Amino acid sequence: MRQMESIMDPDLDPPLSQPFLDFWNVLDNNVRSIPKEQAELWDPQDLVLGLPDLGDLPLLEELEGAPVAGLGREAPPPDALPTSSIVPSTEDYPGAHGFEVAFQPSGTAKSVTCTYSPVLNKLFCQLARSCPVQVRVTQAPPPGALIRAGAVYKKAEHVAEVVRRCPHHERSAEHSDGVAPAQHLIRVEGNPQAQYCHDETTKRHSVTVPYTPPEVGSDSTTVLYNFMCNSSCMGGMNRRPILAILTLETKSGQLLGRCCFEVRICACPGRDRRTEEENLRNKAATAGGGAKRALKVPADDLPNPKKRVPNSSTEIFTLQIRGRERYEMFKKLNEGLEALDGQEARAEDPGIRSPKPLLKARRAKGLALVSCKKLLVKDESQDSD
Amino acid sequence: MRQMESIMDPDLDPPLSQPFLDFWNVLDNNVRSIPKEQAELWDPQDLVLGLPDLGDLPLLEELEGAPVAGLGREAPPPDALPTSSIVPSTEDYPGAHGFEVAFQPSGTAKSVTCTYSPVLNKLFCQLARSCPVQVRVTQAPPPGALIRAGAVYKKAEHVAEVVRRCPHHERSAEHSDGVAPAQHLIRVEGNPQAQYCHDETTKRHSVTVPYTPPEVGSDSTTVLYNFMCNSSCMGGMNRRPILAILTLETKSGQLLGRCCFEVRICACPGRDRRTEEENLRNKAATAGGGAKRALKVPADDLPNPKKRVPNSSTEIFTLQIRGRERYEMFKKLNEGLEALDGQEARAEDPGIRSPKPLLKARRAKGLALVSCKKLLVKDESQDSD
DNA sequence: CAGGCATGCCTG
DNA sequence: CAGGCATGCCTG
Ligand SMILES: [Zn+2]
Ligand SMILES: [Zn+2]
Repeated sequence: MRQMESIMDPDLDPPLSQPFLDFWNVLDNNVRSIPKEQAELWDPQDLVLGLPDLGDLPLLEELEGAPVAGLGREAPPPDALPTSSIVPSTEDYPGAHGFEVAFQPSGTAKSVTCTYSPVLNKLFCQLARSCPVQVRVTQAPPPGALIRAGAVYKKAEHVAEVVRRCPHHERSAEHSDGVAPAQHLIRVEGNPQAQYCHDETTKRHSVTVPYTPPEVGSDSTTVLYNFMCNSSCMGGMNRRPILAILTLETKSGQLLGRCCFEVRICACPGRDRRTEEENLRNKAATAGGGAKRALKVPADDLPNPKKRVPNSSTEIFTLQIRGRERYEMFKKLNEGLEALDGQEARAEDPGIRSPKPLLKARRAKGLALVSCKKLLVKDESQDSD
Repeated sequence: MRQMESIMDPDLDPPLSQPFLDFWNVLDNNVRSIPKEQAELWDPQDLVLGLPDLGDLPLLEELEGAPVAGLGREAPPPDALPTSSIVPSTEDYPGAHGFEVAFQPSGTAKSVTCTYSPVLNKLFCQLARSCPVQVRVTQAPPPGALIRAGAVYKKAEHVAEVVRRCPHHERSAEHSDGVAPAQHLIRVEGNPQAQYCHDETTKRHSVTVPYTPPEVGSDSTTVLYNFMCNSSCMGGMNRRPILAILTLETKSGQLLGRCCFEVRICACPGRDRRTEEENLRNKAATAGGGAKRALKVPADDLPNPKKRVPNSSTEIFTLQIRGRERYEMFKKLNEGLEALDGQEARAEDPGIRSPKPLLKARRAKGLALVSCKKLLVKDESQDSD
């Protein structure tokens, strides 16, 4: 905490706050770019035909689902899907232990309240619900290390504005936990050692917890975060996307690792994730392939069990006909043919038109790796303890 | 203003606040009921066939549209569409001058920002936009008379809650006029004599303006109101409908007339009015007629120029066909018939399929009278000036 | 300004 | 929980 206090003291030497400025600096974050492996997963060739064979796309069930010890909720298995992996270079960081750190939001595809999209590097969650983030290090950080979480607006027009709760939720007593300041968007759930920080200079909010090593038998530490407004909250985020920034830092405030992912807090994380991944696929198809129309392909790797690849002989098509008389004629013809269908079907096979079970596409694991940029850590302040 | 002060003083004689309690009492308001004349306008017989002949419904153009002197905006012509007419009985009200008073929200059908629906007795308007209300009396009220406006929640579950602005809009500087208290939903626009009141007991807000006689040549006085939140505002009205209550009272606070109408403050008053009137018609059709399905009939008395009474020989109908092959067959047949249509049309009359001008249905004026209940005025306090 | 989307919420 | 509505806002 000494680090936070020194930063909050405006009389102190400016260089001391450098690590904290690094925390908030998102100009070098690369969460927007999709690495090559990802782009290949979403090969537009799969999409341009309208009824793509999705057999080569990874199923979320394959990528996620192993329970995390001690949490009782689904989460990615160890080593799967590291969202980010930060390796401070030993040249830049004389105090480095030569370790790596990775942060992994672990909302599962099945969860209604919290689901993480690797393709989008984006967490979709509901207001005030638990969002587990796994922290994994290759070696123990120095004692007193902290995990810090904060948020910034993603769009350049809004980065300068502090992300805070909307006036309604700030005032409302509904979710007050007696500890977290009412203005803070991000809270830590169930950890009495959480410290809420308010930067005097930037006015930005963040919350820290001490780093603790994983439980025996686990290779990661989980921190539960809560986001206390919807992304749409009027007078607050007001539909502007945000990035969550997570860092591991020494007790004196030197950054050891840092990662960002986009967060959308909304009423229907599943629906919205599905929509956004669909949009991404369509964009990719339009940009890369050649089909100009916006495709509405079923996203079968997403948890919408209703979406089926249609059978072109039972699928329903819509014909528009001008004039009532003509319409009635067509209608009668169609009804006649339907009646014939019915006779034939009953005669041959009563199950002929029941929907076929959805094919479960299989493929070798294609891990959705999103790497973060190497940290630029100024060596101004040495750990003074 | 003396009356307001006495009400705000908790030490005063309780009976003095009786007129004010009457102001807020909505238990006896009858804005929900549609009078018989109205119900007949919406005869369900017109709707059950799916393509109703709407020729007997009044066009809004007939009911509204005459400009009000000095306001430069459309408004109902004098004597048309009095929303409410309050006639205090001389038995109940010894001080009565034997006059009547009527309040008439005059948002026109054409206005995007403010439109009043007589059938619904409901004003649809946009946040912070001008909502003219006409006040008409048959004789001059006593000097010092006030026009008061306040709001209550319409639903029984919420009537007890004070209607106020949401935290966001209350805090925002955007619409502050330097006079109206930031918490007040209802403001008076452009009248320096407006007084904002905050009842100490009920905590309810209201705003008054002195009654002024109509300009020469006019038979009504117009007050411009602004509503400073959307009905949907989170932490405020939160999608709960409200009633505006307007009264004319003596300077000592005795009620001379009172009326209510529902108000919806929203982004698209025209759209929402259309939707709600359509719902009402459907409900009427279902309840009265016999057709069980919810009808989506065009509301041709509403300001949607796109909606036309369809011509059944040029209207487009939709047929759903199972199976691609069959669909293609029907499609080809239909295209063939369309091609024949084209040949015939070009040979005979090039204008044959251009949309016909909308028939202007004519009917005798059926005034949408919504009467308010007779006032129950306690004669506790005489005008003390 | 109309069409359509975005996004919270209600209902079965 | 999915479908569908409600309702602000963006875009042409
Ligand atoms: Zn909020
Ligand atoms: Zn508001």
